[in-house]
Amino acid sequence: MLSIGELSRRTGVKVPTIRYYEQMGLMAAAERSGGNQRRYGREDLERLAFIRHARDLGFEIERIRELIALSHHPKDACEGADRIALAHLADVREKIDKLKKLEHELERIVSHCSGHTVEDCYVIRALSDHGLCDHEH
Amino acid sequence: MLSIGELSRRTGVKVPTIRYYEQMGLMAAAERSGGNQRRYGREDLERLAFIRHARDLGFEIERIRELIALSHHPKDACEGADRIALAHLADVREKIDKLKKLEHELERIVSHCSGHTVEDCYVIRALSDHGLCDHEH
DNA sequence: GCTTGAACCTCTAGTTGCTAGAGCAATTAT
DNA sequence: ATAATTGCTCTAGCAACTAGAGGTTCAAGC
Repeated sequence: MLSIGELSRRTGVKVPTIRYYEQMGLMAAAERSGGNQRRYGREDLERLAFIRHARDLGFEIERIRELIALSHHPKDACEGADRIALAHLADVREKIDKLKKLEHELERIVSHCSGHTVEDCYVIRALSDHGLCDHEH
Repeated sequence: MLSIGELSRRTGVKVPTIRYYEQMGLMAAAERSGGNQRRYGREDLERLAFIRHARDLGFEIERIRELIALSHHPKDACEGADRIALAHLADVREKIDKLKKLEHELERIVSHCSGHTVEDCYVIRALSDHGLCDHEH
């Protein structure tokens, strides 16, 4: 059995975060030692690795909860998991698009800044005057 | 003088958000009517538009506070504003890079999912087994 | 067996940028 | 004059943690 610190070291998930996941119901309530400390087995390790991996990929906790539920029904169709992953992918793409627009707008603003005082600083002026923008945002 | 609702309509910033900006010190504490309601002038309108614009571009409130402070010293060099904008641009680019890596990983996972049950669902398996990943994330 | 220090426990509050709601006062329109 | 709308303050909630206080347990060395 692993202590919470050991589990943390092996998964790269911080100790308070593990406790947080337990509180959120992502991790099952851990077994306890005589002195009320958490003890983890191999299954816990695997589940935490799963959670960590999914978080790294940007899945929300609620989605991870759903994915865990699905993984407990191996006979069910994997449509659910697929749908969750595709929705997330769409989400990621949307964020990329928005950030790229921001990137271009910022590039434009910064590259125009040739002044040496705030009076003719394009950064400040562009922010003050929406009319200097290319498009809505 | 404008009421907070009028100001909201003209800038597209919601009423509670305007009050929030005042609380955060981004907006100066507004003048009040006899009945203690906020009243705004042209300067307030301009400042709120500036804030809105900067938020739309993704600047943090703390950065906006700095930009406002800079804009009040028109004789100072605009280096500061430039630095803030460039740092933000770098930030945005970093986020884009990270999201693109996520995008590719998710695409790979989703496209491999040919199974019909969770047992051979690549989405679930990829999340369980880090070894199925291309690279760290 | 005792002591020390690290790791553990629970609980509360803070982070960011708002948003929602309760309960009441002021303003505006009819 | 009255009703509808808008305004006020204050508190709490969101997501996903992180930090700290104040106290307990564990493992190792002497």
